[in-house]
Amino acid sequence: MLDIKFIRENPEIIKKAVKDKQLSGTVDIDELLKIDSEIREIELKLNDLRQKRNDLNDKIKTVKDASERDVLIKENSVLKPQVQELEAKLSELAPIFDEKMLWVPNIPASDVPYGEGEDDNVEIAAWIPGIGYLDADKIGKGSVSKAHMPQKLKYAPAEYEALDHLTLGERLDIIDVKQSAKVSGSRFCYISGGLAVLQYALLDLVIKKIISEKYAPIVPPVLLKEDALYGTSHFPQGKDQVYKVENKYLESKEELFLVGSSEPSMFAYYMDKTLDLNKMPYKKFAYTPCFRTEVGSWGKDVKGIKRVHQFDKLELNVVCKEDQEESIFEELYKIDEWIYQQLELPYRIWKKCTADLGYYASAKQVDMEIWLPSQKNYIEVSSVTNTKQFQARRLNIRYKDENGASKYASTLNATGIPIGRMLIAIVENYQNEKGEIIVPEVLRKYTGFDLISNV
RNA sequence: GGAGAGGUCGCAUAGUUGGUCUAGUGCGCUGGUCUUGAAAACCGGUACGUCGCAAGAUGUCGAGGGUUCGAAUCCCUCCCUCUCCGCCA
Repeated sequence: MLDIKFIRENPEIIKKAVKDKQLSGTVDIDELLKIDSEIREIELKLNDLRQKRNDLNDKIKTVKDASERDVLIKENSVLKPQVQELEAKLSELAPIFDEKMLWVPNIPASDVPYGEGEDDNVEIAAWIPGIGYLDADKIGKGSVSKAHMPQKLKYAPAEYEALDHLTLGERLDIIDVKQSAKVSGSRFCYISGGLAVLQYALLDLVIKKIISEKYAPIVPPVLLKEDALYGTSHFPQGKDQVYKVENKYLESKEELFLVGSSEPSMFAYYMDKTLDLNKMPYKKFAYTPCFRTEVGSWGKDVKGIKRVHQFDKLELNVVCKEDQEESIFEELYKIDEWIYQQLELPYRIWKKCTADLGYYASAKQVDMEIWLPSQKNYIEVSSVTNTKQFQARRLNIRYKDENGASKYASTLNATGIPIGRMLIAIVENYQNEKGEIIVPEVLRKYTGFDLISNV
């Protein structure tokens, strides 16, 4: 949520944001401001009336004489219907205003490139094991960087045609989507054996790293009331992406939703709190299952475990001061890069354009993609987002600055490891010509073995 | 599933014949006095929102209605939290 004062004073900036984010038609800023000024007018009148009423009440309290008292009471009675009328108008307009405010998006940061769709995202870095970062002139927009895809798998000859993760997974009996379809329906999976061990190994590696970077672990709830989801702006826009839990047998009568990411749960941890300036930035990570309906993606990515209704994710969340946003943003995606480099996985980084910034709260976002040899393309694995004060304003997360003034905090989030997709990337990039999986070197001390095979 | 208690401006509490509640007190935090320094003691300040340059005004005592000239206080509806028993990972 943006500050209504800012919207009043800068309507053109907001209109531009709506347009640049390709959200025209979702909210009419002029209409919003019209209702806002109506509300302000009513509030002003109400304030006056209430003042009169309170003054009279003060007099009534002290006056002992009965007839004099009656006069005052009568006088006050006249005010009552006026107050009620205005209050009624106000309670009519307030929800309309609130609803409209929910559809005002955050403003893209100044360094976000303009774009009308994902094709306008800008590639800012690409890294290939053995080579390192590609030169700036070799990266650019999608078609350009495709010329610089990795030529060969680490453990297979150049002429070897890479298999996809599902074929490999089924052969090695480590991925099973047939039985999960029977048990839970489409878009679920069983991950077992060596691959499951790899999942824990990956966690071991990454958790050790992020703890050394001063991220504190937290185990959050994954069923939330809607407040938390509105707070992070996953609602109302993404409401169709989350599962609502049938609550007939729950003690609480409020609706509960399964998280699509631990982000709402983690930031709601700070909801309605005033944070300690000296402890900022607050850096935490959580590892939870995530649940998504994938409405709108039906028929897309149906093969394997790339897009499933339930997946595990390690997420990094930071609450900080405004002047810490930039350095934290960088720190977050450097952590992701560290992970990919440790695993020697080819990856590239995109700066998202205005049209593709993710959700409403997002002011700036970068996406990380890892090479998938079977697709001869990259798969999106991670994104780092700065929402500035947008979420904090809705969640009411504040701190007192050096002068004691109350300020809204800034929130940033990053995917640490999306387990499913990381496993896909490892399986595919580390296959050998026998269709076995070599365990990445950095993970071997955690897995205790160096090969996933059929024997 | 059964029974009970309760939701007050960081935390803990006071506040139930409606008007000195513009919400008291303790703790915590904070400024000051004192002190070589600290502690203690004492004095002061400490919820949030809105309007306003300010003075100030106004709203919020879980939420929403209602009664009343006037509601933290009375009535109604709803929500939430906790405790005990039962069942159970």
